[in-house]
Amino acid sequence: MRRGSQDSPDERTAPRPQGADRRGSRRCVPVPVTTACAPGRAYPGTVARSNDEVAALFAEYADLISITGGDAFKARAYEKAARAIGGHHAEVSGLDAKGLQEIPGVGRSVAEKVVEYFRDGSVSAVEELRARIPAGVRRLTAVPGLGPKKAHALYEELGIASVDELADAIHAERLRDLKGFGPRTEERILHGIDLLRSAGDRVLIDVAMDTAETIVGALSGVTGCRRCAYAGSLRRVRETIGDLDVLVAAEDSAPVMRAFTELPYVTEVIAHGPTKTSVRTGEGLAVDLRVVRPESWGAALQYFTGSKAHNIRTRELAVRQGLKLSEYGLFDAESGELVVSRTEEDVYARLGLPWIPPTLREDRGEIEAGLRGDLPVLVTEDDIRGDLHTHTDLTDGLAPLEEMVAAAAERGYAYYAVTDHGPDMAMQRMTDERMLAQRERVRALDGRYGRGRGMRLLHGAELNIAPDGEVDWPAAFLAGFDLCVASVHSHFEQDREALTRRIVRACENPYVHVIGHPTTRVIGRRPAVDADLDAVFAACARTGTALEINAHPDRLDLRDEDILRARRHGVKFAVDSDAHAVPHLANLRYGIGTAQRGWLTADDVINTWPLTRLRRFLRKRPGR
DNA sequence: GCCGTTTTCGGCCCGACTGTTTTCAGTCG
Repeated sequence: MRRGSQDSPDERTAPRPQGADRRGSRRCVPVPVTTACAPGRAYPGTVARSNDEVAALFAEYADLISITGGDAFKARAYEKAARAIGGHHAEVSGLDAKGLQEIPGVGRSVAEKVVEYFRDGSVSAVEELRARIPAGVRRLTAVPGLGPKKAHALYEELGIASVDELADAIHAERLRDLKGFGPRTEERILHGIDLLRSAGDRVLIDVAMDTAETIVGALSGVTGCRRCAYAGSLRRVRETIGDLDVLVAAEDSAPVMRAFTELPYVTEVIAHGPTKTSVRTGEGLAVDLRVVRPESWGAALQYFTGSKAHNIRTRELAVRQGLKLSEYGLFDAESGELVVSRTEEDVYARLGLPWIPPTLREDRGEIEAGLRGDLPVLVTEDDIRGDLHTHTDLTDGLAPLEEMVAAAAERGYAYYAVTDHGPDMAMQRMTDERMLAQRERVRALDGRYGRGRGMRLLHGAELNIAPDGEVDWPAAFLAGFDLCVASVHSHFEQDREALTRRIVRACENPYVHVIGHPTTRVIGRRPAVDADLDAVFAACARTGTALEINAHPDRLDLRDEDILRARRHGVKFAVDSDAHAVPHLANLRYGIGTAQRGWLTADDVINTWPLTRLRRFLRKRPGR
């Protein structure tokens, strides 16, 4: 059995707790959290759960300990505590020190710091390290190839405290005399800086969604607010979000605008007028609020949802019919008289179109399909009957089997697969015995949860696809699983031919049913592997192997464009959470949005199928 | 700093790769 360089559970397997990147935040370009917070109020500038605030704080503390050369095990303990708190199902703000210490990985010292944080708004130990290390130094560790030691050396020796200063120093050849830095390192760092900068100022979708839902919730309660919704790229469920567009229908905009600028997490008001106000949150996310009259709601929502390309097409359609479409309504071009504007359905209908789901509005054929009357009936979260890729604390998950299963049952699933890592992920210490013992527990729990206690449990594994395409166990052992997901976790730099052969070979394994996170990209941090995806898609179609749409906001892998291509090969898909903790199960919504952007119907997605049909699919046999 | 005992301190997911420090530290997955 091969052993290769492995994907870190810190980073990969436990896709970090929402809001708690170990690099500091959930921006594509990580920025450290440096603000403190007054007692009894939300962490300024953020709208995260209290767990996420605390997780981000401890992740930062762990980084600062590493950078200052502190005890590595202490740093690891805080990283672990950050993950544990981020993935904990209950809000930590409501727990006392005793309750906190019941969370695995949280001891007396961490519990005291959590209490201190909610009492004083800051933690003195963290503040002391912040005072010693500028925020920019921590940000240096976000550059691939730069860890805490090198970042600290750069700061101590050359006073470098930001990514820009680092780039300048390299160009000025100031790193040349530094011990441990050679020309290859310089090259590597410059490349890493490019990667960081190319991600731009966009945030991951879950960060944007948390903020948007909080703002919509707050503004909906303001007197005179008739309707409130988010629009823009978030409504279209794009994988990253540049800024938020929030729309309100009201007769009088003043109270809503005032409430908006006074929201606790708004740190800067960029523009303030009667129809449009722009602000920035403490996370650096720009939010535009537009207030329109209630009768313009539909036209405004259509206009601000976009995309730009989709809007151009709809306006062209209007022009050809002697109409003019704007955010205020659909008007007669000659008389200027309003034709329709109240709902999106009205607007689309007058243009000769059915209502087009926002996830399709990218000018990728949706206008033509609408005109023909054959828009797809998109898969929705309600169609999902089960999750087929999840972890427990047997490997790198945070919650025990029983908790994950109970949480899945709460979601109303008809079936649920437990897929912990196989032994090739060496650090997981998986053995045949441990896996078989888990199977016994899964069998014992089967049918004891869910509606009418009818939720069925599938025992599976997430296998590692080795560089040669082999997986963790021989056929005889694999045959005992109900379902196997197989994923690439290492050797990302193989050439195109080798990578393609590797994944195709995994597809040809009769016991591999789903290819997990097929491109292994991590948004803003790691590019997709260089495989011939069309060859992979063809192999999936030929062998009856499903492609995963991994719903974790860091991954969203496959991407929408790839899904569109794969679909043409006749591939089936599995939309999975890859949950490593109870809260991660809810990430499925982002996978569904991505599937919709790939034009998928429920029939394309195997985990919408009844269990009997799913089981038929899983009876993939050699030579098929 | 946490945890689990070996009940009072020792071990803590592991291995590969890279560049440069010629013997290994740092970083990553």
